[in-house]
Amino acid sequence: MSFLNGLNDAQKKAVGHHTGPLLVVAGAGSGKTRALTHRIAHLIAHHGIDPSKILAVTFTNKAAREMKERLEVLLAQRLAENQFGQPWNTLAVIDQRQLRTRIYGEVTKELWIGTFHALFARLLRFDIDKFRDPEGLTWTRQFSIYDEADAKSLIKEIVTQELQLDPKRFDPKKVRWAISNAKNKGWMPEELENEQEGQRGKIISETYRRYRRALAANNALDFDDLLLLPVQLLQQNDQIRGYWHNRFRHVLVDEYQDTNRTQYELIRLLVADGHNPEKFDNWQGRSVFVVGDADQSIYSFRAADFTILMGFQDDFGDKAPDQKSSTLVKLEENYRSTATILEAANALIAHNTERIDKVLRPTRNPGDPIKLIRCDDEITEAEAVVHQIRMLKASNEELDWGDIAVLYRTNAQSRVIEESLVRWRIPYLVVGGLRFYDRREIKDILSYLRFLINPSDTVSLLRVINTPKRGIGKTTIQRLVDASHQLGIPLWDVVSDAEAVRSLGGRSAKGLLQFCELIKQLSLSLQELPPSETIQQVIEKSGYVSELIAEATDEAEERRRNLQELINAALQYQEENDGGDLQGFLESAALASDVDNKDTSRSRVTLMTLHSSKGLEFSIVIMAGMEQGLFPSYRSLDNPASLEEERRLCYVGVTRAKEKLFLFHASERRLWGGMREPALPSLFLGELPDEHIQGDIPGRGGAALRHSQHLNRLTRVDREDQQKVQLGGEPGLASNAVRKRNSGPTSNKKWAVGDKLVHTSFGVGDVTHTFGNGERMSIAVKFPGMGPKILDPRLAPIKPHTTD
DNA sequence: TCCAAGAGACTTTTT
DNA sequence: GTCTCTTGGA
Repeated sequence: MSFLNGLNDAQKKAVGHHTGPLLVVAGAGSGKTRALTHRIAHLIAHHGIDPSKILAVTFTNKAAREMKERLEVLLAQRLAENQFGQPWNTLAVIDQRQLRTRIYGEVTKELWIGTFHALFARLLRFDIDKFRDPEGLTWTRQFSIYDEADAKSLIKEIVTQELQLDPKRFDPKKVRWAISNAKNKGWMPEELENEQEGQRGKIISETYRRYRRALAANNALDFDDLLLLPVQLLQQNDQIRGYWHNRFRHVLVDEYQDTNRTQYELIRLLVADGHNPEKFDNWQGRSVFVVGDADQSIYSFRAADFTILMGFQDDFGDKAPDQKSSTLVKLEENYRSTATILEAANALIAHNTERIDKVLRPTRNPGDPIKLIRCDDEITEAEAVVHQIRMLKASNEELDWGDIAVLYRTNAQSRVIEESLVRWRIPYLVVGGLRFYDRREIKDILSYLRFLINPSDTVSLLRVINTPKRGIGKTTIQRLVDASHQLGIPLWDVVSDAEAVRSLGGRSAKGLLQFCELIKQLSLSLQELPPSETIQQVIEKSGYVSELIAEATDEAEERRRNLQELINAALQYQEENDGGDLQGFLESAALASDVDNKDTSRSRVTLMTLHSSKGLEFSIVIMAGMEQGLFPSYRSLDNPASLEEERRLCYVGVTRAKEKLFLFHASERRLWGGMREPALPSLFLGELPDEHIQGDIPGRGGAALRHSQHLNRLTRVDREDQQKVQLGGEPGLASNAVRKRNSGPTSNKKWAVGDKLVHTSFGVGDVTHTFGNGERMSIAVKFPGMGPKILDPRLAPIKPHTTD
């Protein structure tokens, strides 16, 4: 059996690739996951590569798990034929299991497959003690991984407590963002200071400096450090770099368009041993294989840079023209979507300027047209979405709830849709939003565990010292913290010193001693027990469950269930990672996304953001909230590059659909709490080809919208002809009619970027962006003190602002 | 030291 | 509408 069977020519070239660099430009639904898995199987089975020499980077942990699973099946099937001389599915179950176990032990267990963060966290567990920090900071292998909330609270403390700054002027969130961005670019505080002019830059870089020290004092790393520290380590230590360079002979990266500079640097260091990739030519027994699609790059907000993908040929490749290049393969045949959906996606993405030359060819029948549905507001939209789902289900018995996905731009949009689904008793699953591991009770218990492993972790210690309540109050804690600062020792050293506690603890001394006793007891059993039992112990001995039981509310009951779920997660982890310890479990918890835990086995409608949907596919896709300012997001409106990213996001959404696609938008939407505001149809709707769209649009806007969108694409001369035909009358009459329609409550002035206007309720504002033209023109206006508003100049109560 | 009530921010997207 | 943080009173 060959892993090249049943593949098209391009896929064969990708899978059969042995040594050297290869860029696989893989459009949506072109079978890239298949190419990746088959290639790994081919490397192992055909080229005899030792699995421990392969490093494969996936975009989510779930993708990593699935890839391992598929690989196991592929290799077990092959083994079945070689060893038993018969196909896999004719083997007895016991023989199947035996083969799977053997493959697991010999292959899957040895492979390094995972996200950048998971893989390099693992590398740091080996080598972090050899890292030499420019400032002399140190970490040990027991380091904690801090999530966004931990990072933010550390930064907040530095800004407000240490530096005594006004959090209004130095919003911890923005400062956090600036620091994260610097780390993603590989900058240290000095470099950030050079980059940012003036006082503000000085303060932010000083916060960065102190934040780094605070992390080191806690023996903790944030997400960005998991990539930045390995880069610095591999740069500074030739020996360690040499080791990993020799170890990973075959490097594969999926979703290469969403790598950032730091991640690219990691790949470069590992593959080219720190040399300039253009000059690197020792490809003997070595390869780098990256897969991506610039049109699906949707993570620039976390510093992803798709020009890295576009630069691969210059970095590693032979720089030959596409057709002649031996280092480039394009997978351009789409096996997923109907021709209609695909042509719509192609037409949409053609509006972007920054692209790699690529087409996506349909292999399937046209299928149904795309349906466009307009609703009055977000509540009717939710009802209409659910109505559509019920109709689909009623007309097709085969259809499973799990075949349907509702996609939206922001997590907040799920709420109304959930309410409608509940009303109609349709089973559903929301992916994203609050992560399981971010729930309060889960974070509490995880903090206990983190602290048990890493006693320097003061952030975790502070979280649990009085959770559940032990009568240790703010004042006491402040006294202990001050003492630890003065003595320059970790907080735990103060807390665990009975003398210190008796003199500082006051009324809380009893609670403190009790807490110390608890921690000492728990750390004793830490070594002997598997993770799941340690968790059980923490939950019980800390008094956490008893407090929940005493509370006796539905909410407390829910929290108890979640804690049980945490134990189950640990059990599952132990099962999947034989020999996995608590440290490993905490790591997987810190790096897990919500998608990773999505249980696909049950039949439920999936609700998630467009971002989360990347890499997935559904028979039926419903996209809700297709409105200016929501999707595309108002933050992208005055920036052409961001707008292109939103368009790519839309492209991702459209290409998730296999059979049917529905697009919903509302005329009014309540964003939060306050008033409903008028909403305009998304710019992207007008960019889809008319012939593939069926507009089932009630009321105003319906036919007129489709018609005017069509008009928008015609030249001026054509437009006049078109009007003649449409209105069937004299040209003069036609333009009269049009003029009449255009004269709304305000003037039909042509607005341009930079114009000033007055709005009856918002006051004076500046036009920052315009969309469309003619009848469908809409404008984005920035009013002082509020976010940009999207207005329809024909309806909004506005007039030009004159300064005299 | 703890709790309830009220204020205020928040909505882009996530490893 | 919902979550988090602050504040004042017991």
